[in-house]
Amino acid sequence: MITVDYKDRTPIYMQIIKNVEKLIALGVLKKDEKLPSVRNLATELSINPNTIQKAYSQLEAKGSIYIVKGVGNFVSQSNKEAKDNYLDKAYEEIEKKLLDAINYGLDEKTYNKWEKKLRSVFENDYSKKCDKKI
Amino acid sequence: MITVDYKDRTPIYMQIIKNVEKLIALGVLKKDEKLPSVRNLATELSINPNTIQKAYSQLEAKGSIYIVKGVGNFVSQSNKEAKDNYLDKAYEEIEKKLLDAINYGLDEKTYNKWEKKLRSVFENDYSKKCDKKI
Amino acid sequence: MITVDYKDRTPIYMQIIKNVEKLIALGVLKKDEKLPSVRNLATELSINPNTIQKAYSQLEAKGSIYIVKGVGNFVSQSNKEAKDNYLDKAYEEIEKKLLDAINYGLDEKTYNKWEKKLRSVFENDYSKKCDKKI
Amino acid sequence: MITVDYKDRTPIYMQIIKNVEKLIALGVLKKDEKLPSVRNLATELSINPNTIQKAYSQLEAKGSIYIVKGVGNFVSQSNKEAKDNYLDKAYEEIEKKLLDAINYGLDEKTYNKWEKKLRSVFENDYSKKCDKKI
DNA sequence: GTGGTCTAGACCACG
DNA sequence: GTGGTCTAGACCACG
Repeated sequence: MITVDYKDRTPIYMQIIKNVEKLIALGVLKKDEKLPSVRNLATELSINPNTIQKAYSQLEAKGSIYIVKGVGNFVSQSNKEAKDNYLDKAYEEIEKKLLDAINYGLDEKTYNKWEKKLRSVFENDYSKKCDKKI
Repeated sequence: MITVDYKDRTPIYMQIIKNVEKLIALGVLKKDEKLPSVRNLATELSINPNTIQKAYSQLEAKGSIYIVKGVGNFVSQSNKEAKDNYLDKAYEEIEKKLLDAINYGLDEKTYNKWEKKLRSVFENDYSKKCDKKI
Repeated sequence: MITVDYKDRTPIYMQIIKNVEKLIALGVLKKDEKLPSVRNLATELSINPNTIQKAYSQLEAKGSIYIVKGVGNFVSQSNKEAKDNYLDKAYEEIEKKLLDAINYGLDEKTYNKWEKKLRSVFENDYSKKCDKKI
Repeated sequence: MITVDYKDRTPIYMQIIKNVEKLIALGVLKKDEKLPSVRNLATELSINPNTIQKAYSQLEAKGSIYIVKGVGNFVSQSNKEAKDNYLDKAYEEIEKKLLDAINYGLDEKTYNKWEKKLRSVFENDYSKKCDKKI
């Protein structure tokens, strides 16, 4: 379930953080469910335990998981909390990009085009998702 | 005109690249205009000349400027090219974020809200910009 | 009566020690009263018996309980002893925090404010306690 | 200036964190002043660089310092901010201890005694501090 | 078995 | 030279 991509330039511990957050948001990992242990995940991914440790302790600092020493690591957010959290952050980033683009001279005509394109991208991709579920 | 923010985590050479690209897109730096020399900019910003060198050579690789050895560094893009370039990239990033959000479970109702919010953000910010010009 | 909180970072055996000491200080557990057996408490709390064993043997080392092998664990302190003991320790900790704060630059004006705030906190909370008893 | 005590059971990285925070609160380290580099401090204290790294990155997460990659670590809080921060935290801890003591049966007579004792402790220790400064 | 801390040492990007 | 990431491997407390 948790994977790392060595070709990706983002640090391994960061990839693991994002991966776990995604699994929680998608409901694959549920509240109070146990995550793989530091050692198990380390051997499974052929990664040093310290790297997993770093990822897990940062996830704890962010409030996504809670750690019980000597017992294990557990999901602390509900699926919904994690999802809302992620989507809020995503929206903020998009808004920031938009403001930046306005600064660079984005005009009304171009913005209208963007809006249309994004709408059609959403509808295409979203309907595909829904089809899968049905 | 060109500034760097040490507290920003993005590398200084990257900040300079973005800064120059922005100045070109905004028309502050025009086609074939001379950029400050590596040495001058380095002393002006109290930065290692190697860092400026790195920024300029990557700008050349990207096609934003051309370097004439022993003479200087010059803008190679027109205002319009640079702007279109930037806006295309910005759109791509927004679309990528959107697709990512759909993956995380963005639903239609939320997307409609986003569209509205972005529209109002655009209109507010855009009108401010226009007022300034008049 | 005795409970443990897994999300609390303090070790479970320590939580049990504090819990027992509190019950003695409050007079819920009286002198020479029998404590739950290691096995019973372990199954009741779904905890490893070794953990309970550790807590009990440390309570014995502190003089709070006495252990009669093959018979059971018994409270050795009177309510008053345990209470005085606890309060002395609490005072020591507060004094230590105060000295530390002075080291960090606590001035007279701020200390006066603290004294007042603590007094009002005490009076509020204390009167609530008394009301309950009546 | 920064020291570690091996006999102390608190982790080394934590000791360093507290130490740095204290030096900032006391005004020994001023805003935007450079801290010793990871490597220098490591060799000076005969400690592994990773341990210093951990301390520094947690100090950054707390907002006490800011890190400029490839340049160094710098104080981000003013003396006053750090001091107020510390004193607020100290007061909270004292109040918590007090509420706890009330729960354990602290009565009015004993609290009056505590207040007096703390007052005299403060006055003794505080005047010593002031004498030193004069 | 589980997480937490630490050492020794390497390589990287940035300046 | 500076911080950031990572490996290999050790020892600890807790359960």
